[in-house]
Amino acid sequence: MNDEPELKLTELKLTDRKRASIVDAAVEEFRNRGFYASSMNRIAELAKVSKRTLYRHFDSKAALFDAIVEELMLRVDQIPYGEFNAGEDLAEQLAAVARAEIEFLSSEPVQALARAGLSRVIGEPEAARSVDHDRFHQRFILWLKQAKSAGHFSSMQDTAFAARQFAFQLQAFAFWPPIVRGELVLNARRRNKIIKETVQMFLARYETCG
Amino acid sequence: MNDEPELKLTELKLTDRKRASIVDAAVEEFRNRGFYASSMNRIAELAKVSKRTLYRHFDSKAALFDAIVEELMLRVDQIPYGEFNAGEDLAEQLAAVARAEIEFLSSEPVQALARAGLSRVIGEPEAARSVDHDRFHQRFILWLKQAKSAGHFSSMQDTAFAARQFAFQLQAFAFWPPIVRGELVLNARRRNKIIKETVQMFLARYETCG
DNA sequence: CAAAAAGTAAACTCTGTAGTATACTTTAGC
DNA sequence: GCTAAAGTATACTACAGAGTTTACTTTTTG
Repeated sequence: MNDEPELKLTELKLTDRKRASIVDAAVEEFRNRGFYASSMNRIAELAKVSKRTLYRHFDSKAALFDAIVEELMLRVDQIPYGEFNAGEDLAEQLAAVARAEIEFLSSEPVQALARAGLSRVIGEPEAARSVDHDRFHQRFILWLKQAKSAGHFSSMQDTAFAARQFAFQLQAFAFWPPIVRGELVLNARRRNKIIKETVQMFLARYETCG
Repeated sequence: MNDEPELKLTELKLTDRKRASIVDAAVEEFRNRGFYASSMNRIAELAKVSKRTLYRHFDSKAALFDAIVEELMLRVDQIPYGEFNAGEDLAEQLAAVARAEIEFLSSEPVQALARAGLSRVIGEPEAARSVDHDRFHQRFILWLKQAKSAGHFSSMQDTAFAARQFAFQLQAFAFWPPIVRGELVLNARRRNKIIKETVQMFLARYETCG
């Protein structure tokens, strides 16, 4: 047994609460203004934390940014992703994959990250290297290969290319528009249409027709 | 007859040459650093122009930016685009449309505009209103409607959606990668593959299969 | 409970940048 | 050729933002 408080699971130490508060504020600020136009003063204020504390937790604006990128990446890795299942309907499974990807792409953390990251990458192309933006993609390639082993997609030559076609299609509909335009949320109806159409087109190309 | 020099067509007045020089330098700077990280000092230096002159031509950084957006828009409008032709092979025509779109998306002015514009839009969402980013798209919807009238794409219900599927696919391959990552130029080989595959997928969905 | 670690507010340094002012030279056009 | 417009260099103002420092308080921990 330990002596930690039992009821309040969120009873963290002051320093941890402060850190979390800073991260929240920074995500907000970076998301709204991008990297360059964001201000450490404003982040401290927003986080209700003194500047000294802010700098005790994070050495610099860039370090804060990188820490947040890392943090959000961890969340990304926790998104579940099904294995290929030979018994289940192919279209059904593809739709599930598409749903997971859309969920991911339009989630708050990914959108925030993308806005902030984009603004930085434009000014510092070398900062793009730290971003591994197809961890998700890799899993889909694997999925496709499993499906191929099970006898599907016989006309598919270049699996990596096909994976990109599928993922890019979803990105184009669910990811970029909210970033470029303001804040149109993707309602369920529209989301379902995108999933259905993307799956249908993919199957038409690689399964239905030769 | 006029008395203008005959050989040097570029024999403009000093002030015009200076203005052009400023615009060139600013396009370069905005393209490389985005709006916020760009500096008027650096632009003046790059243009080999004194700061005083820079400010005589453009009242402010924002004004300079807007003038350049306008300038690049003009160049964008000059990019040609074919009509639908019932006599010609459909796949051939679609490929031509795709080629034109890719040419467009990866052209210098569009890329420069996109990088600069994006960086500003992220910090000031209200600035997005000035950007009309589917002038090209509209022309493709028209093209598709003409093709439908000629008996093609009978299974196509939502023309605007289909147009987006096609255009987005090309954007995903030819437009976003150079912006997000550094400067991978699209070689002819790869470009042709993208065109071929995009057309093939589109036809599989809307023409070949029901 | 005492020491160490982490918190606070507020003032400060330093740097970079938008934009202006000064004093002078060059170019264009009547 | 002379005037007005536009060019130049350089130095300036004003301000904002990244970090730092000071002097002090609160929280954590052995």
